[in-house]
Amino acid sequence: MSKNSVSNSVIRRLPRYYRFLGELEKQGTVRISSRELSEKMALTASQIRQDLNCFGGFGQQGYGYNVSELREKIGEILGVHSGNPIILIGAGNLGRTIATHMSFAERGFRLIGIFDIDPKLSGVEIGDLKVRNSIELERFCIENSPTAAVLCIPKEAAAEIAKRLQSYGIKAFWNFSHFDLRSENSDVIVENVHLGDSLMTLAYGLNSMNDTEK
Amino acid sequence: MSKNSVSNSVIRRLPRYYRFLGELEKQGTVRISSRELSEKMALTASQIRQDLNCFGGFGQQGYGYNVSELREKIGEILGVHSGNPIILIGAGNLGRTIATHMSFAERGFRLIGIFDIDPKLSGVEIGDLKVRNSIELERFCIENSPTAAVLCIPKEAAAEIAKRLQSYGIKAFWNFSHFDLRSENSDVIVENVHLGDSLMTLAYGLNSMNDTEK
DNA sequence: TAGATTGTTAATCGATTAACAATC
DNA sequence: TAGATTGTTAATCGATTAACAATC
Repeated sequence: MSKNSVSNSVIRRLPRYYRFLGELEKQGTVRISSRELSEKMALTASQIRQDLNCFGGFGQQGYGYNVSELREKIGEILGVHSGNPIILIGAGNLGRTIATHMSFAERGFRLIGIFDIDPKLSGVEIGDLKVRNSIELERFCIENSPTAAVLCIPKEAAAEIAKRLQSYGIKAFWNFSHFDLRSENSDVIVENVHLGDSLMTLAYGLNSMNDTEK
Repeated sequence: MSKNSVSNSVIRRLPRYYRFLGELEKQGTVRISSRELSEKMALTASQIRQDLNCFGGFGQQGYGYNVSELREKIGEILGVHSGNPIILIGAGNLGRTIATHMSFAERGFRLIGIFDIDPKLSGVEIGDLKVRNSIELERFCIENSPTAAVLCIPKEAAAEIAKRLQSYGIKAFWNFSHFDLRSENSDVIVENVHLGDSLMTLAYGLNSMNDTEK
């Protein structure tokens, strides 16, 4: 039944729409036209209408879109209320920050476990969870059936743990390790976050700006 | 003189090439053809050749590319050795993690200052830097001329601090705040990192996978 | 030289933008 | 009804892929 056909470019814009609509709603804006929204978001009205029409007609001719209704619909599409159980591997600096900083519950997930291979970290509290030792992973997965995992581990460990987690039923990876995780099977999805790449892109921009100046 | 014409899609792939070439070099691979590299990176050989040729002919017909030479060249293009002075605003959880975790020096930057509005954080050591109070920002910028800033602050503060920093000469922003910073003038560049958006994209993928299954 | 693989041009594909008829 | 703005089709633009002549 599903809209398998919606392009990735469109999907990746949905969270941004969701954010802007949230802001508008908070400010008390009731309705908005694609043109007005396009100005706020620095894109074209055409694109907004095209994007939204991938999922159905959310607007009304002559009126525009109802802000909170549209936000709700996009939230529905993204599945922000679906509460998929997710676990986090690697309770280092980055792992702890992600665990406490990311509002999983507002974004379609429920963080139910944090794991680390270092026994010294076992029992340490992060938010309302206690770090468990990675040895417990298999049993925990059998008992709690998480479907997603955040990887905050060194790149050397990524490939192996991803494979292991797949055998425990994990279907989605949010990968912060410095390694390009690839979804071999189509029943596993990967979102690689490469902060370093983002930073280097910024360096390029800054340097080429300087070059042009001269 | 500069290659202003190189498309953003190409630029965003450069750090990934750089990473893969680094791995290859580490493994002792001396030469690689676009076809071999394309298999490792899961893209087409055509694309690799097209991408690289935006910057000049780095290969040799009948041979391929010299791994470490190519890596060096791409590093040059990205400016990984350019050491642009950068400051970080917001020494909370996320700020501390970014400061310690990002290897700025390998990616074209030199982290020279960390700031927070909370006076209680002043003097706290992060890596080899001490947190300063945001009051000192202007003087610090005059004395040290940073050209870039990392924003690890709440979204409410982002617009204002970005404006202020621009008046102190900051040209590039790496923005982690939950706010879409926009570069009004073309002499300022922005790299918005929206981890929340990335996570929601993953939720969409996971949910639509479940939908299709049934 | 023969084989391999680049650099580069041409063809295809997909995504964005423009236009406009439908309709609230 | 008249004005506004969507939903949707068609046109344009850009990015990716294919093909092949140049050349190491």
